[in-house]
Amino acid sequence: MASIEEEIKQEKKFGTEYEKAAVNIMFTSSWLYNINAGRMKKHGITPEQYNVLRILRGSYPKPLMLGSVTCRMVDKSSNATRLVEKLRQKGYVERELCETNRRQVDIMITEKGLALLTKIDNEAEEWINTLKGITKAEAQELNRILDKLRN
Amino acid sequence: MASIEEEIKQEKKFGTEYEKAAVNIMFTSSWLYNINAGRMKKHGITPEQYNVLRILRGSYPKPLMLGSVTCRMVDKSSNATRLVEKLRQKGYVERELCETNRRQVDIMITEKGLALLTKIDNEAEEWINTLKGITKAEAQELNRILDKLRN
DNA sequence: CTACAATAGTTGTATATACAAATAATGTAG
DNA sequence: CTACATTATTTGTATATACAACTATTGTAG
Repeated sequence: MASIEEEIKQEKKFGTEYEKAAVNIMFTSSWLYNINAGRMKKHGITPEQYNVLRILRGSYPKPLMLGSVTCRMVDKSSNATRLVEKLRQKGYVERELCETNRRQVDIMITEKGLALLTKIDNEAEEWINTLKGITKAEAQELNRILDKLRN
Repeated sequence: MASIEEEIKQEKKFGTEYEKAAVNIMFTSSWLYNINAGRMKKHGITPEQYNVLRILRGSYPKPLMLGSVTCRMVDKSSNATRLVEKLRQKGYVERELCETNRRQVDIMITEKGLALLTKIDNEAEEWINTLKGITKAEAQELNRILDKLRN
């Protein structure tokens, strides 16, 4: 029986499922972030700083300018200047003014930074296991749907 | 369609589908958050403050103690004391020391707060459309997989 | 060449998160 | 009743986000 009341009710239910998904993504993100933060904390860095180090390892031994670091970050509006400064103080990255274009600053991960990443990666087993509550096929489906959601 | 690899300009492939999913969830969460923040900003509040107002509307006209607000929040470690204080200064909530238990503080949304939520809800069409890049079935599947991931 | 726009990065301010310590009121064991 | 634990909230400090304003350098139109 497809009464208009049911149609509207169903329409409302559609909306609910979508809003539920939005909240679910943000809630799960916060959950993942906190697990990750715990992993990093032992080593005195934050997930944001870890993200920057991963980006720099990706281009190693070529340095990256600050702007390139920013546009590769998960949270783009984060302030790369200050994150990089924190990492520099700990000796994990080096900053160098670019000679051909004095506006830009080249950033490169140090040996110490690479060693830290290796250490964290070697401890990643528990983290991977956390994610294995779903099957590989489900992970793929999840990636497909999230990519589609963002258009 | 911008895949997660393209969004963060990742040169090297993700280690596993699982790690890709974790980054994808966090990236999509940040994307959703920013859209939401734009919606709220016109009204001078943040998504976190909006979340608190929604929680308080849920129990209206019964007040909630601060601890109950905290445990209903998406980000539990956020500081309800300070968020509520911001909302109080804008006249959207009222604080009252509980007479039977002087340790606890009862919070209630005001008429002005309820009016603000109504206004924001009436503008939600664009937000809902943003989410409708996926089908209802995909939204359901997304919710199922995310719930399973968190066990 | 000069004026102006564009680019690259830095800094300031408000907000929020993460976590620990402090305060204050209440409950409870001896 | 006193000492101590528990509960409820507040406060302090470090980090990060959001966004705008600012400095400095480079590119370019006239």
